[in-house]
Amino acid sequence: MAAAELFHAKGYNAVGVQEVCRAAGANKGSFYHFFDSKESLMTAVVGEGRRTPLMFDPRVFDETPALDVLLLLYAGLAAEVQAQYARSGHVQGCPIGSLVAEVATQSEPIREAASRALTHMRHMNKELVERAVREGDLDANLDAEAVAARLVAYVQGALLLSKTQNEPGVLESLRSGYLMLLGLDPNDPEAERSA
Amino acid sequence: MAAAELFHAKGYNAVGVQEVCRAAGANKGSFYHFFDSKESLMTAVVGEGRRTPLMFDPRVFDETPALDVLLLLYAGLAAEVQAQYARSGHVQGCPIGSLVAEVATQSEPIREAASRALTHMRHMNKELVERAVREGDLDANLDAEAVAARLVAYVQGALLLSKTQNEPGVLESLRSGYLMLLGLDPNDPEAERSA
DNA sequence: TGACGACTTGACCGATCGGTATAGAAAGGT
DNA sequence: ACCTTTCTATACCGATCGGTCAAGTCGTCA
Repeated sequence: MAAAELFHAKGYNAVGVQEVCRAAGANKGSFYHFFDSKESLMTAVVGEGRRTPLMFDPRVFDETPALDVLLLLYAGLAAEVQAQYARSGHVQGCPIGSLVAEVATQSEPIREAASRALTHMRHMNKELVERAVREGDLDANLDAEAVAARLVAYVQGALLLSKTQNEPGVLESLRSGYLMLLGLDPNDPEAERSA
Repeated sequence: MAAAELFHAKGYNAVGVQEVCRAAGANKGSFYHFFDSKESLMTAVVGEGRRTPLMFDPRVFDETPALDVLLLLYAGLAAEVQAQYARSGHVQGCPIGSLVAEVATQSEPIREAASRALTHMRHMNKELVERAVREGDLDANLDAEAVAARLVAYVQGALLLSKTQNEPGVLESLRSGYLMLLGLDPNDPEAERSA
């Protein structure tokens, strides 16, 4: 949906229903035939987004060592930020993070949808951490649930900082913290498998 | 200024100049005598905020071991989130983080003001880390600059997660990650000095 | 006293907001 | 052929948006 990009680029309140319709080549009347309100569109967009969080072929996802997947996910985000910046001149950050920061206190349905999306991310991270432990790449007495939550927080914060400074390189310079939260030594070659 | 609380509670685009004026007991005409635009008000508010980031008496700030200050800062944020929630039923997150997520791509002046504020936080953290190293409480071969940046990112992320789930307890459950980024073992009694 | 600048007031501007109403165009079933 | 249902098109609603304006109040200094 074209709406997703608009909301991501400009924010929820800064984009009007009219503008969304024009971008989608439709009319306002049609829009309100399919959606109850602007809010329900936004909720749908946030829910839909769960399709594209993994930027990989699911097959390589399963065949690749879990620690590598975790590192690739971070690298993929860093690359995505670079792409945003190259395309628009602005680091736009995480679509979910940015939107929830804006509307969490304003719309419960949207907040809940965003919360579910981030919980989904946490679960995915948790499974990856557990698998990485099983594969012997991470310390065995890590609390996978806690690590996963820390990673999500850290990544969201890194994206927000990058957006704040409008400098796409921030994620690279914060990568070492991501490794620390995984219980790895940032100066250790073990972490260099996909730098 | 009353405007700060309104913007923090509802966001930039969701609050009109009218509403700000009414809350401040003024008229719109008067407002535009003091500010060029809504944007310049917001920029001023963000700049002003630098006065209240340290929630302590500056004297105890200097007399307390730096590591304790770092831990107290985190605890203070956690308490602030609890207070927000108790007051309004919503976790509102960081005023700067929330606003910059909303308007970074929409207003350069506001984005720059927010960026300066977060840079200020980073500098403060850096000095605290350096002092804590000097006081022997942190590992001596930490890169203070890098640690400071990681802490800011992590804290912003933790605040955003708490806001997303609208659960004030999230900061407490993420405290261990803050310790890890300081190079401490979360299960070590050393960290319990101000738990 | 009179004049001047600082500040307040409330009406007003065009534009846009989210949302609705209504009439008509396709599309499909029978 | 006919009717119903789905979808489109556009004009329109009251409200509010950010911002302006002319008129007026007020304290200050000469």
